[in-house]
Amino acid sequence: MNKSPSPRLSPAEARDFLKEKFADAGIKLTPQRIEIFRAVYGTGSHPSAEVIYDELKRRMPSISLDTIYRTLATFEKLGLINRVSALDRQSRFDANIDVHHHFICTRCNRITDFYWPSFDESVLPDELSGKGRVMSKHIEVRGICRNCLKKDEE
Amino acid sequence: MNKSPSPRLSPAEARDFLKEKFADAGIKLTPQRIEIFRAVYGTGSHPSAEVIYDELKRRMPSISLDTIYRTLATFEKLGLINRVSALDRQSRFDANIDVHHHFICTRCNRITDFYWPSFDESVLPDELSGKGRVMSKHIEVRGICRNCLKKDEE
DNA sequence: TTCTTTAATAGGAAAAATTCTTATTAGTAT
DNA sequence: ATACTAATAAGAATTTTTCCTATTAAAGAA
Repeated sequence: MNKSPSPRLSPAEARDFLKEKFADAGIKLTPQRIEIFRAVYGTGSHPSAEVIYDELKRRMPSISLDTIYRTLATFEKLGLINRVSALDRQSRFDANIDVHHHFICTRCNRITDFYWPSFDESVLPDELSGKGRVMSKHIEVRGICRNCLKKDEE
Repeated sequence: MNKSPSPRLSPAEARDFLKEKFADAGIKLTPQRIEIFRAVYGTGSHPSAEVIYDELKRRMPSISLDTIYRTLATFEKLGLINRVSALDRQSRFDANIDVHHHFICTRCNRITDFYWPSFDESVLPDELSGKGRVMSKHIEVRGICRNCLKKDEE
């Protein structure tokens, strides 16, 4: 039931993928947008704007942090990525659009995906119908990741 | 299966409740801490530091925002409250220590609790054992709350 | 291809949220 | 009542995100 993370896209692949989405949405296909999309999509990680900025600065030295924030907001509006609730201060972004859930390490804040189809099919308690219109349900498992546990042993 | 929210504590009740906890932890019982605890506990809401600040300023005009932040962090460390992952920029705090889950309105960011004991008993997928040590599992339902839906109708 | 239009960008300033620093205050144990 | 030390208030500093504006460049038209 595990899914392997989608591979990172080449610039050409990313361009092709975004081209029609952007044409439909009536917005421009810029090199910045292509690179930002590549940085989130198919990395298996859930990067913050700053992490993306630091990565892209190497390839596009003049890119600005504001562009990262604006572009991520644009992607979010188009449904290409989701904003992830995190415990640290920075917002994190997720290009995994499949239904999935998160394991969050409370020590290092690393977020990893997991899948649970039988939960996805389950019906929420009645109580919820009184709360409003439900759009999605998502599990957040908190714990200490393997990496951090390993550090304890040393 | 619904639980009614615990009632707001009187200052005396809050003092009694905290007295031994603090003595055990070796920290001081101050009026600020009592009031901050009262502001989170038994409100059914999930207030941010600033909301608490605005409420308490009326009763304790000299209280500082920094004290709110420090105290909430102290409470968190003692396990009296939890920090809640939210979508807006501010951290939110939750004094409901019972196992429960959240409905989050993506429009107004209001968070309400719900309960789902049969989920609480379920066993997480095997996949998770490889990720590290699991401490808790929590469901986040996103949607539009009744209040915001009502506004649409007008 | 070149030109035109207008959205998108870079860069710096501003705002918002949180944490830090330090002098003063006040719980707690004696 | 006193002494010790942790906790507080106030403001400065940091961190994260958004805003403002002049410039650039993508996309469609000619």
